[in-house]
Amino acid sequence: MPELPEVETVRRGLVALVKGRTIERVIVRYPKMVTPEAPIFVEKLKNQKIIDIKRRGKYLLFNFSDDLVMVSHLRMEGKYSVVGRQEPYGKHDHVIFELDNGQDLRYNDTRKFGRMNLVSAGEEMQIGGLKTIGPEPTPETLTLEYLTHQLRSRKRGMKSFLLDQSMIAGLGNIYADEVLWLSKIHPQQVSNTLTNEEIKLLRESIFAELGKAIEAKGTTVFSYLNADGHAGSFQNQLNVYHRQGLPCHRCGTLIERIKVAQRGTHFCPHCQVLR
DNA sequence: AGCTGTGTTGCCCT
DNA sequence: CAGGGCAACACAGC
Repeated sequence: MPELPEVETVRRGLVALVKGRTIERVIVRYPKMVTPEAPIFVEKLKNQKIIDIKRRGKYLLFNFSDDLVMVSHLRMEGKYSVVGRQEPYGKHDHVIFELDNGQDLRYNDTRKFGRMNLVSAGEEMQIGGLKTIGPEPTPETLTLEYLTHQLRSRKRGMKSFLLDQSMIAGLGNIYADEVLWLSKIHPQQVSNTLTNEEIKLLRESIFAELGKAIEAKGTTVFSYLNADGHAGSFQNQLNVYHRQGLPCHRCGTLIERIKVAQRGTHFCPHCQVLR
């Protein structure tokens, strides 16, 4: 379940491993995964050099020579890896980029939910969720004024608010729960009832949490692995996610798990009281 | 065999 | 229009 820290970790791995390489050939084994349709996707990428790899929210943006951009979203279980060309394909290797150094960049996705969209440079922000994506969660882009306005001008459960990529880019189920615990806000607290102090703390918690998670190279739960096949370590610093029944790190009360916005939601019933 | 989980879109309902 | 509920996508693991 790659969220911003995991996608950023993947991006950094890809920059180190494939930036500057040229794609000799692309093989699409699951055509539904790519846009435009596979034969065109394959033809356009032939002989393209990978100039840079950027990120916006949970989206990866591959910049190619010839003014092409590939927008890649890993959804739940998408993974990139770089391996020797002789390595047999895995069952869930769906797109293979053969590079000019004898290696393959392979996209593996058990659930086949990930998508790659190849467009002309300048058109990438028109794709799917990028059209409506909210600010990156950095102090410069996620201002206190913006956050206060968005929270106050609607009545939404806080978990649902934090998961909404058009409000803030990059948070997913794990970090939404963690950020709410750090801020001592109940997941179902309604957005327009937060105090100024709570909003400030929430904003600082978002920066602190994502910063620490990126530093730890992301969280490894279930199936997530980095681009180089190594696991992140932030799961060791989680305070609530997947800790139902275990004592709260602040007060010792047992962490509870409920369903909010159709998602498993973890919180401390003592620290995060619904008002 | 049926349920769950995970991100996102899109549709339905209030 | 706003916001929540839920199905769909696809699969492994229980």
